[in-house]
Amino acid sequence: MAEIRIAWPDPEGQEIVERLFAADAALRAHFEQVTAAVGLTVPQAHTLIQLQEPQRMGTMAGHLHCEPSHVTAIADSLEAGGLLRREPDPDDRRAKRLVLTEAGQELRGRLLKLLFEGAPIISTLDAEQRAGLLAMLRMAQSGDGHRALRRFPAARGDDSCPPVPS
Amino acid sequence: MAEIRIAWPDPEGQEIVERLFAADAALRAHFEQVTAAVGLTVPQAHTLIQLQEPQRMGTMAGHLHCEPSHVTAIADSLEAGGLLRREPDPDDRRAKRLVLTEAGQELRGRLLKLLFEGAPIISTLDAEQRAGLLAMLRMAQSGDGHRALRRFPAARGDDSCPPVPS
DNA sequence: ACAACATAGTTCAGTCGCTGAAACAAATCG
DNA sequence: CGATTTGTTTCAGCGACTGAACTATGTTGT
Repeated sequence: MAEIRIAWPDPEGQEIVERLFAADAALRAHFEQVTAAVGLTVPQAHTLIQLQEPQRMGTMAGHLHCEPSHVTAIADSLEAGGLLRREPDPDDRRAKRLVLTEAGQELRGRLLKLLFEGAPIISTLDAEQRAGLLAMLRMAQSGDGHRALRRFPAARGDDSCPPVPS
Repeated sequence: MAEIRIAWPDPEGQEIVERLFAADAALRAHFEQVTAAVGLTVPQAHTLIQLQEPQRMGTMAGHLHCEPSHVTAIADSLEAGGLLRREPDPDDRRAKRLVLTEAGQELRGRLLKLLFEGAPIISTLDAEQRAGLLAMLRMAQSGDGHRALRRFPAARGDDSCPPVPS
């Protein structure tokens, strides 16, 4: 994510946005680094992490905020790498559940360990600061958790204007 | 960004990471919404926002954390849309400066206004909460600002392992 | 002054993550 | 039982982005 450095009507709001973006960029970079270090791409790693317990592919698509067809592709690669297998869902013969193999569980554990060690933001705060940050984030997010994660909400009609060539 | 929901060694750290990712997802969704509403793609909008003052293209690549060749493409589209023009840099005849046109300035203003209105996290906090959140983020980020924004740092050698098929 | 090298931007081929439509199988509903 | 929905797969294609090759201009060392 690019830096946001602009003339803002509200300097404090501006700094919060900047720092939230920066915090995210740091988390993302850490995630990418760890992920690459164990030989996974970012979406592969996300999928692996979700698989503490077997998941149906559609459910996984929900967790990853992507289309089911994309889950098919990710699962293909992880299955080819021997990290998970597809097994039929006992309750619905159309559905398949993704299940970690031994190797998958082992790698998932290693991934989580690396992910937590040296995670930015968290590792630079002491216990009290972390508690404070957490309280703030809880307040800021109370009530809009699911709304916050929806992607590509429809544009507001009255603000629309013709697109620029891409 | 996908949800992070895992068995973590540290529940508090886990929640902080989750909430930071969620905060980012919300900011990103808001940015995408506003951006689409004015007819821009996300990278186009980032570029426009950076252009409060004329910028050399290489500098812009730095701000956007991408390769210079990508700035060329973005600038092409914005120039075709009449939002900016390339002018020669007075100090270096190899370089070009990106300068907003009248239309570009107008749209940039509209973008900033929409971006700030209804921005998640910020708009749900009162003044005191915002100050508190800001203080926490400042603490968390003191000293690692530039490190945090580096992309794709080299993988640590001793943690590496063979990649999974992509 | 001039060769050698560094730097700014462009062009182009190609990768990656992801979407959307079509197709098939299995479940559910009238 | 037929009609419709749902879970997954396949495939074509898009947008963001990289990396290498190229041109043109600046810089440096002898």
